[in-house]
Amino acid sequence: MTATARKSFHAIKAEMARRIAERVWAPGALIPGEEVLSIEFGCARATVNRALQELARGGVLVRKRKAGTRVALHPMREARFVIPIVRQEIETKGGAYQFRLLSNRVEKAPTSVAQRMGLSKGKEMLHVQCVHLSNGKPYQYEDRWINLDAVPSIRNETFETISPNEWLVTHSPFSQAEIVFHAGVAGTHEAEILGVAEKDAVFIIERVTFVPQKPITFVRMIHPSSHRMVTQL
Amino acid sequence: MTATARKSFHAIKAEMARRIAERVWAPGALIPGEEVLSIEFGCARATVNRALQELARGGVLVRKRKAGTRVALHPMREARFVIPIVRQEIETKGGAYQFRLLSNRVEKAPTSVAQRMGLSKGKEMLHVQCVHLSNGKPYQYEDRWINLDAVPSIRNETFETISPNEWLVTHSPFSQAEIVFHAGVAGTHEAEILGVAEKDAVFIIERVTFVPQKPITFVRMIHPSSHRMVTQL
DNA sequence: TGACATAATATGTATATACATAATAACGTC
DNA sequence: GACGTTATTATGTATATACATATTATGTCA
Repeated sequence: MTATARKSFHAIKAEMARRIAERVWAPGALIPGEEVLSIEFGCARATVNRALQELARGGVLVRKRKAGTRVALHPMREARFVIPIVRQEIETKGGAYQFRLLSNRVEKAPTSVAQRMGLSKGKEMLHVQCVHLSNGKPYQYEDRWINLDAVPSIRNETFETISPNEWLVTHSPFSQAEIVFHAGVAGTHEAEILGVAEKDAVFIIERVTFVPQKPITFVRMIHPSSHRMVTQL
Repeated sequence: MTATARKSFHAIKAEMARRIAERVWAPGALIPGEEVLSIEFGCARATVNRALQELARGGVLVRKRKAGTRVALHPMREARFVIPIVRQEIETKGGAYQFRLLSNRVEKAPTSVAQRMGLSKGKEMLHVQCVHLSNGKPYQYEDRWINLDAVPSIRNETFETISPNEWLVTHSPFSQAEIVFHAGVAGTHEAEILGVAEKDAVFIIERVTFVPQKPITFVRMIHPSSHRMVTQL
């Protein structure tokens, strides 16, 4: 068919994706230029361009000026996942959200934390710990260090009605982040807070957020081993 | 300034991103229409449209016809990570790559696997197990089930020179995937293969890949707890 | 008042055209 | 033949225009 009643860039994109998937256009192969494709599909070059650009963004095509467009050699695909707000994450899953503040005070940052944030070792930072609950059961233990130079106004926040997570999301935007996922074992402290056995496996997410040149916060989020992080492509 | 020597959609996008970040346009607020913005920025509506669409794709704006464009209420940001080929992942980190095939035979799929792939319970599938090594040390234990209906030609592959991971990447494209990350504890079998203590924490990635309506493969990739998955935003 | 048709409107997309830019290919010089 | 300059070319972007589509707002009639 391709008897395009309406030739949209969506249809064109889909058709090209099909050709790539079915190896009509083999990995590494140079595909026809925009001009040629626009004639083939009976549409404007701009339309083909949009379809090609979107496919390139998705990583299945590699485009270079003058050199042309080719099918990505290593279809190393990209997946996306959202950086959620814990409360939303819990509520989306149908749980009733609560959080409990465990501690909130200014302390000298330990080396490991200061280093991760690119700050000097003994720096005074706000150290906040809390646990997020879903239906009364511990869901995530949040251990957070906040750079007071970046968000001085947080000093007066008691976190009685709002969690540090949400406070920062609504008061302090960030433009860069580094996120690390890994597995670990629960220490005595974490086990107690999360209500799991000591030495149980835990799922750990660590995140440092920045605005250019200025670290805002480092957070370590620890989930019981039952936690699943799911994403679709 | 905004004394746009050249008013590109990049510049406009950046300026709008700034306004959102600095709360000039507050979360949830309705921002001016494309027409108005195009006048303000002194460019065509199409240019504004492109900038707005990209921001909307990134999740910081929410657009609805007739209703207009508003700043996302919950700036739930998206991060991306690549779905790597193990060999590349290891080599990028500077390790010498090897893999060892542990088993390769047709078996009846257990319920848990069949279910995940949306196939009937006792189905015959190719079950391949192997371990990927970095500098001789176990890096990932790969336990994979392959739907022979989707890739019949894999039946004759011995996997002596190429790992199932790479074979599939180069021979069988997929268009959809579901990926799950979680932490677990090493059973006797896994502990032995990965060279870690039994009950140690492990980082597990499970992935099911599809082409529309047809599952291709289900793979469970198990890493020692020293593994870190890193991504930047 | 409520149901339903209709108008108004912001975004979504397609098109032709023009020019910008990056990278290769061709060319000429030494 | 090595090297730098120029021409060529495919993609990248901007623009004006036109029409499509989804959704809200409005108005009409029972």
